[in-house]
Amino acid sequence: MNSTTNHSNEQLAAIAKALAHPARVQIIRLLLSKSSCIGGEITHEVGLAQSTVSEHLRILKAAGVVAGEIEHPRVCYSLNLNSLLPLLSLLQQVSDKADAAASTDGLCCPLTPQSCQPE
Amino acid sequence: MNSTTNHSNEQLAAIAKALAHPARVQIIRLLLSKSSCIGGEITHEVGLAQSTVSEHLRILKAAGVVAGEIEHPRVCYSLNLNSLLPLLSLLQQVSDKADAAASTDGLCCPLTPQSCQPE
DNA sequence: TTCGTTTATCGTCGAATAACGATTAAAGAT
DNA sequence: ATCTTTAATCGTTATTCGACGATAAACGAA
Repeated sequence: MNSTTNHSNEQLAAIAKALAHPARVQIIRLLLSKSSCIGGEITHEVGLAQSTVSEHLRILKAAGVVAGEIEHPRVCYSLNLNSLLPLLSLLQQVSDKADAAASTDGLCCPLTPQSCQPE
Repeated sequence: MNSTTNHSNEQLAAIAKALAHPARVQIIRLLLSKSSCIGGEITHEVGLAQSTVSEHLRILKAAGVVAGEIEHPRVCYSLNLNSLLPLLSLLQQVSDKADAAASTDGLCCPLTPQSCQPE
């Protein structure tokens, strides 16, 4: 199921880039904690100018991480819960390798670099 | 165990930023696929100038994602397998929410924004 | 010591990002 | 039609990023 993760480096980097700013992480956590989507209270919560927050939301929407539905006067933002799965898959592979290394020798790779192939 | 993820938005964004470039994703995948750490074959593999790859490696090292041990003429790079766990944790929370939403109503949030609280 | 190999650092350039205030747009309410 | 509220867009500025070639540093080998 977790399979081979046939996502391009570009795709994965694009997802990571969407998360690569504290304000955007905060927005994602906010949307994660709320039971449903929320409107412009995000702006107040983040503490940056309205236009700046709007720009961060635009970036998140462009990356497919967030969706916005127009709702009367405000816009209702919500997480696109599946959009982050490719990156999750990569990180899980790393995590799995950590578990494997721990069960093998109790230490993970950085402390045992002498296993390099010297070419 | 997965707990509350007490990492700051800044920490999480910093990790994401380290992954926010295709070349750096490629390097991580390369280190993940090799059984041990590798040296400058990375440069050849990535296909960018040596100085550029060195800079990407510097960024990954600064973020704690990669470690480099000096090994005779070359440097032996390896993944720091635990460094990505905070971000993994966040993404798993999102994934968990997706699972919960799927089992509840078969649809995830973006398609049902009418559940917004109208303030 | 000198040479060769490998990696890091420096300097530069153009492109992209982040932030803001001001303005515009959308649409329900009056 | 006008008012009000909310979000998006525009224009600007300062900063950061990405890439490169050139150079320096480290260090074993000859």
